[in-house]
Amino acid sequence: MARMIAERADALPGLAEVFREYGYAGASLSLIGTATGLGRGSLYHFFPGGKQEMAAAVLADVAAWFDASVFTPLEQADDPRAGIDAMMVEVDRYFRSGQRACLIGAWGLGATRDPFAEPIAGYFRRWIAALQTLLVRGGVAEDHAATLAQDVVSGIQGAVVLSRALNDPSLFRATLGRLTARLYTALAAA
Amino acid sequence: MARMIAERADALPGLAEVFREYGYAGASLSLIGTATGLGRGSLYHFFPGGKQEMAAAVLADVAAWFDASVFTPLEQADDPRAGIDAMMVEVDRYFRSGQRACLIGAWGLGATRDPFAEPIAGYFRRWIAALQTLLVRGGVAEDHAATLAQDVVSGIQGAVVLSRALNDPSLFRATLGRLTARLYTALAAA
DNA sequence: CTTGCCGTGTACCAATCGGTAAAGAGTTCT
DNA sequence: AGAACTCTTTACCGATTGGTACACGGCAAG
Repeated sequence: MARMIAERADALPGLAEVFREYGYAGASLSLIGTATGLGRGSLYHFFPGGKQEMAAAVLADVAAWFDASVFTPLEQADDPRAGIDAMMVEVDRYFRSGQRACLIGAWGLGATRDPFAEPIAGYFRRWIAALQTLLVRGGVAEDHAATLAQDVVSGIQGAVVLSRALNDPSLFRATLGRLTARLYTALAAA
Repeated sequence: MARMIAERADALPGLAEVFREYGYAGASLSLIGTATGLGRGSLYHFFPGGKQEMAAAVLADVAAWFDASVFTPLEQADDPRAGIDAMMVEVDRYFRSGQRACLIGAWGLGATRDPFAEPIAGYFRRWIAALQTLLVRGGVAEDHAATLAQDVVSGIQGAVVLSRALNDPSLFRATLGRLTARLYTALAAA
């Protein structure tokens, strides 16, 4: 019998890919099996809670990645401008210049939101808060920083939607550039 | 036998609701039947092409509504500012202050895009073009109008995602207000 | 060597999936 | 009245769905 001694974490990337592409309802166990290279047996061994537990694990994994690779560096950046640049680089890479959908944003739009409302909202709240923290530390007024951070996170989500719909990666990058410029001018004015 | 003498158009609102909420894959024929009040027989009488034809019809219906209620008025507005205000009012109402997802935007994010790539892209291109036309007519330079129009459409989509994820209608309205202000200042500078 | 656990493959389950077929009811013509 | 057309109901189809049961193989500890 072929054994690969897989562990739960190995399944997460493939799992995320399928969920992102086909949505929660569209991600059948056959698709999941193909994408992860795991049979039903292994899948239910790692995720006894079934599809819902797989989805929750993916959501937590994505959130953890953003926390470690984007949010925390953002809060701890020495130079606000460098922090912003680093965030934009990571965002452009993660979303493949807008050709890769935001799993969390997409799930927030439909019925899939209901079972995961709190993790989804938490992800966005955390992102906005991290960006606001950095702006305030750069001298921007609290309330201005709040709306600006909101605009930037919202702007990134919109750019994903529009760039994917129009199949135009350059649109995504250009939007990121404009959002960066807005953050820079706010910092310069402070 | 109970007869309601329905016609194809009567099914579209319910159809759109189900597709918007559950996505293409998640919208089962039972859900569709419940939402439209139509049995399988009637459904396949009006849409011989099955689910795919239903989806195409919904897409066309939404696009037609936007064309008539948003895009065309935008292009034909006497006063650019009044045109912008009217658009924002319609957008806020249509998206229920961000609590209702954008069916077209959501479908563009996943695998559902493939069969409908052209209508989806066309919808966004049309929206951007209409807004750009109005700005140019208001004296804004062609290229500045293009990026601004893109930012506004993208910003609206982002606001839908974020506002729904955070379950906060006021965030949607505030974002619309800020986008309006940006359009106003561009017009004032022209 | 044996015992026991972990991971895996396979067969199987009821339920639901999207879609079809055909007969019947209601309406509108001639 | 009778024909023709539109719409609806119902029963049904094979395929696939998410999920379960269980036996088998590899590995590690005793």
